[in-house]
Amino acid sequence: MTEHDDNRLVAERREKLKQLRAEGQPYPNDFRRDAVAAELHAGYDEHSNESLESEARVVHVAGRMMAKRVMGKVSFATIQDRSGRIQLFIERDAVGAGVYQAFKAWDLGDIVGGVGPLFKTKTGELSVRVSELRLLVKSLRPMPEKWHGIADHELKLRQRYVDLIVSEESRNVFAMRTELIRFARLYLDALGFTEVETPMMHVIPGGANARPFVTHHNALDLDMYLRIAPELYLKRLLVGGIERVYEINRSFRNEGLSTQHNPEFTMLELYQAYAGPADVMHLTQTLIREAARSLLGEAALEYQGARYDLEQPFAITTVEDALVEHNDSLAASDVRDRDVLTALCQGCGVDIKPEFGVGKLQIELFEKTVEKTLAGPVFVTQYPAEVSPLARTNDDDPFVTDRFELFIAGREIANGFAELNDPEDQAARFHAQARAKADGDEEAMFFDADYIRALEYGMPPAAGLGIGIDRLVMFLTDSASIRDVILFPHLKLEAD
RNA sequence: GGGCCGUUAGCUCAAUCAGGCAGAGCAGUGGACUCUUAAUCCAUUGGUUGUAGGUUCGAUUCCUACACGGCCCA
Repeated sequence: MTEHDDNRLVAERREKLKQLRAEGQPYPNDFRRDAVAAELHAGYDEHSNESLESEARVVHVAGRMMAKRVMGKVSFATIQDRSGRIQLFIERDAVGAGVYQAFKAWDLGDIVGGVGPLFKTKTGELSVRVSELRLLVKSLRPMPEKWHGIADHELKLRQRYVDLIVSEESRNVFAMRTELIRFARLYLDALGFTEVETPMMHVIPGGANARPFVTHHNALDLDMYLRIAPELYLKRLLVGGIERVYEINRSFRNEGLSTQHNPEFTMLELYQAYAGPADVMHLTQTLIREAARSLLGEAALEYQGARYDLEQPFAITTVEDALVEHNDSLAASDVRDRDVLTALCQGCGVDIKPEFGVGKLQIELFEKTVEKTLAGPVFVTQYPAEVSPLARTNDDDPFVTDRFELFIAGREIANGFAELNDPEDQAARFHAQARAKADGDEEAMFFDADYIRALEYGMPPAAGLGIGIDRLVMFLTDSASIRDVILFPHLKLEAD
């Protein structure tokens, strides 16, 4: 992208702009709109021309000119505002020959304002019979092809502003995204949860196993990390007495780009005191079901050609049951057998490191053989303690934690567990993580002494949940790529 | 990281198989037109065929490398 990549079409428009400058202010800001398209259609589409004429409502409308049909002495223009489209009817004799002549030179993409009474054309379309017509913004770049729009997926992502102008479908996806987040807030607020904002810049990144982005604070001469999760701060707030707390905001993970991963992504994390994993699973299920009902009208939808029913209770299984079910050669009695698991992992091409315990081997095998097949929605429970350093261990089986993940369409949508609130156990888990980090595991956690101190004051028993908002939006909007649900996804740098 | 596919006018796409003057629609420009809506009709402009090399008398086309995107695999 260079500063001057003008083509001939842009040059022509620049020439028009130059002319406009010579005649006056080409970017005025004194036109005031008093109606938008959708509101006018809602209010008057059913009215007859006679009743429109007797009411003679004069409206001031403005928007981007998306279509223009010029005839000798009368023209039509369709403008698009934030709510939709409305047609302008422009007569030479009403606006004056000078304005009419000027209008003929305006381009698709220009932003115009029109004033006049509502009426219906011969074909019955609600329109504005323009008596005053003004160019409000000269657009210098041509619009995409009006019928096909933008087909180039890369262009849609890099120039989202153009995509949003021409693609109603894309506008809908982002409207749904906003709706989902609004719904989640309403839902949680009604349950007595408090929304908070915790730091995005961490001195000790924690709450997940991931590589962080590093940045630097000049005045403190201190390296800081963009947060990989808000978890440890939210749980400090449980200690502080905010017994139901949540945050919806960005986390950052220094990973590759893919259709499933954006380096910054939006998570909903919540923590509820005196709740167990079953409570949070129930909340997860209900929230997703109600969100679908609210956004789509029903708790059922099609995603990438497959049908999903969110009305029925979500299925539940365990990591080990799923492993046995999806690996014919794995007997239930061998599901914690290191040698058997090692052999199976090797068969799947897992890069096995000597420090891997049985739990880590199970999860590697799970990711290779189970995850993609889980159409779901299905909760997978009983994750190994080895890979769940912040989750409370199960009282009957200390090998596993009271943790669950929700899978839909082969993807992890949510992750939750009973929170580990035993400060000495947590300190021991942190030490194990720190050792793994020292041994070269870049995704392992740091020891967070302040977090341990907080736990030592006493954190109420609690369960927590994280929902990947981007992935949930993908599911609800039938989007194949995370990039389709993020306004400005990160891409490799545009080649010059 | 590996494999496959794609990249041609501002946009949407042909032409590539079998190397031989790079085309159309929309948009633009000029003209006609007082109810159009993918307006219509007449005329017309617009190209470093992603980048860099190679083969060839001649490359959008064949070969190599690279860039970006997509799909699949790890």
